[in-house]
Amino acid sequence: MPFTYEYPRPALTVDCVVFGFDEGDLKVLLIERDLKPFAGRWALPGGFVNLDETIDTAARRELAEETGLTEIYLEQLYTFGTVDRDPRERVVSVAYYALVKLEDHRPRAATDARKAAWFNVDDIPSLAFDHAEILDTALRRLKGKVRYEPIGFELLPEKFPLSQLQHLYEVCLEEPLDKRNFRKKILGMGLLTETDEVQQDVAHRAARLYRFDSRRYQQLKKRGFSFWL
Amino acid sequence: MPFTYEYPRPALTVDCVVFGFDEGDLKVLLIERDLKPFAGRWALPGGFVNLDETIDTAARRELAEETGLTEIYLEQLYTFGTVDRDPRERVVSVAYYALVKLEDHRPRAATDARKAAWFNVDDIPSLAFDHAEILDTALRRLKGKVRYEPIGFELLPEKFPLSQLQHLYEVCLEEPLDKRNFRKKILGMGLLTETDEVQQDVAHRAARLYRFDSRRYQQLKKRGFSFWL
DNA sequence: TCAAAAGTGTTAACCATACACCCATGC
DNA sequence: GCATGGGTGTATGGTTAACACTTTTGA
Repeated sequence: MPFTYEYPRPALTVDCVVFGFDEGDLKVLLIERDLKPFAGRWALPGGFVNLDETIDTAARRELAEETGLTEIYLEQLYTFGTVDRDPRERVVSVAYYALVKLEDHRPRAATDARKAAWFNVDDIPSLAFDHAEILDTALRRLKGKVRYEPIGFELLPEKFPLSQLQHLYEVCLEEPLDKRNFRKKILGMGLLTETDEVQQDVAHRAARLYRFDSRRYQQLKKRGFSFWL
Repeated sequence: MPFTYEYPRPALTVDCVVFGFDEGDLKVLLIERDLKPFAGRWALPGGFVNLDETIDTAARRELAEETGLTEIYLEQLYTFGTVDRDPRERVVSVAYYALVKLEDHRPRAATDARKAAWFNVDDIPSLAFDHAEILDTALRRLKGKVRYEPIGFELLPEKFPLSQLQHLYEVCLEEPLDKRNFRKKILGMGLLTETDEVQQDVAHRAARLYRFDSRRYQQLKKRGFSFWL
């Protein structure tokens, strides 16, 4: 069932950089390739774009197929199109990055048909294709964007202690933050609502859990508020 | 000379949003289509990506071919891939935005083979395809990015008075700026070098001209400086 | 001499930073 | 009772925002 065109066309794929946050470490979900080029190497989940789906849809579909992840934060990152990024033929890839609440998705990764695993972002194996460059671009984007958009919450569970949020920001901003100043600033924005729950099973005083109020963020944004950390 | 593939492939194009700044107005360069879909409508310059060129190269080539512009600031914007953005068939387009010093390129536009013209960004005609959406995305990106990267200078001539720079920022930030505070801040960064020239042919006191020192910016950036306005 | 824009400093409010101790809990 | 992190306030310095008049030049 061949398809013929008057001019040659590059193949079009999507690749996804899936970030998670766990115990103070930023992690990325990788998949071990079983097919020909770079077989056995780790790679970003991804695949070909079908003609009857948008590229966003293709990214979500591939993620669901290869990692079981659905209903997650997903955003287009950049399109990679150097001539020989794929040794077989010309392939242009639209890269996405995704943020997942690791708590909800921990077991899935290792037990799937395709071998998938979480890697700490500063301990990444050699990757297939130009995926190291894609990952690098995604990391820079994430680290830049957490400052001015409240996307960090996508990496935390529904309810979280402030210290966890602070750790996340310390990793992203690559600098230690003062506990009191951090609390003042983040609580002062009025985007977090206190729950009546506290941490469970910790060997010290349990911290109060908070929830991000995205309704409220939308309201404030309309009124000219801008998130900044 | 047909090309055949096992699976169907979308066509891949680039489209460019070219910004210029003139007499206090932000402008965009558009081209009148002569070919079939949307013939006679205004559109962004762009075209198909060849197999032997990167997408960046394709964008520069199309710009040169259709508008004569070369050696300009060009950056990838976003990739647009909804299923029926082109009525003929599936076409995915990687959009770029470009910043040009309008002074240098004024005459070219109207005299070329293809009809090209500069339009004020808030007086844009009905555009072909989804080019209105692309333009909108580019505008948001530009307005966001001028705050934290010194790209505004790409829109001004080599030597410019501070008032012109201020007008540019007023348009991009969509708010009036205080003249004294603006000068203090921008001069305080140490990125502008005073020339010994002044405006010519103005019907009032001529303003001193400044030049952006991008060498110095690169140095400062390495030392942790970050541009902010 | 008038019009039009250039150029120039000070003050007050606000915001960001630095900093240290007591508290609650589980072991 | 001790180790571990949770939780809290103040003082200071720096940054930003508001604000008006004089100067230069060409018409």
